[in-house]
Amino acid sequence: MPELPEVETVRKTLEALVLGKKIEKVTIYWPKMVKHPVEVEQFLDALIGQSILEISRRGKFLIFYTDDFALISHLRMEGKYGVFPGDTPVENHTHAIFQFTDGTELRYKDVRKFGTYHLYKKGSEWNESPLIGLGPEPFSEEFTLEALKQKLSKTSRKIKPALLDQKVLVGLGNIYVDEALFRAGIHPERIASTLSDEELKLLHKEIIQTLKEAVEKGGSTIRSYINSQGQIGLFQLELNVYGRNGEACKKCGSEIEKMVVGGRGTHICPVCQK
DNA sequence: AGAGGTTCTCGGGCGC
DNA sequence: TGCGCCCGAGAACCTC
Repeated sequence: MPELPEVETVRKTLEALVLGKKIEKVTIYWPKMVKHPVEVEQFLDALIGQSILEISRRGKFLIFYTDDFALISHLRMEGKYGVFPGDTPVENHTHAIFQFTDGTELRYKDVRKFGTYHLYKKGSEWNESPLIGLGPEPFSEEFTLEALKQKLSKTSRKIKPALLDQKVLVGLGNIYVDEALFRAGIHPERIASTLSDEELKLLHKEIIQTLKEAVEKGGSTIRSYINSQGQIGLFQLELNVYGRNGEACKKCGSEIEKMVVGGRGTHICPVCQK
């Protein structure tokens, strides 16, 4: 489900529900999702007695800060969080439960089991996988036109897979990369290093603008995304190309086409994007 | 039946 | 030749 706007919405809605709560017990039903520490037992034990002090975000990663630890959570394709009274029946595909001392539980549900957890001592998380080496946040001062230009100028990749690389910048996924490229009028198969200064400038602007608008709308609900308070997003109503194959381009009326680029379903207006 | 919002790993190809 | 980098393909999993 999650690209930057969805993860940011989850962060906000979740923080409102669990901030200050103290963990009494943790249960993991799918041990493979815990990538660090290697021993799941250590993961479970470390979190007992810890209170949730802050929920932060880096790219598509959620970071739960407790008294002593940083718990890094990635939702991958379909991960979802919910907070429930402890006596509520556990839904299918629930892979992690964090029981709080107030009797409520934070539950992680993920049909495809792709989501991951990494737990580190607070402060060391930035020097370790998966946070180490990530590119700039799109809303930060580090994400300058120059920074983007520098990353794209020396690669032979197509622009779409390059923008999906979280080392170039964080937060773009399949929906918003298609949308940003449409808004910038750039074909996803263009070789990244061949973009003109003018195209780069527009692309840089549209990446930020598209993500910003999507955050304001609470993300996009395509099929399964809901935030941690059970609400859907609204940005799907604003999409220009993603999921609109066969429909008319909102700008020129041509038929939106679907193709495969870098192994990902890709939506373009063949007239507006060159 | 195959695609799906993600990202990691692996191996081939290329250049030094 | 060997090494390192870059890139693309495939895999992880389940549902409709």
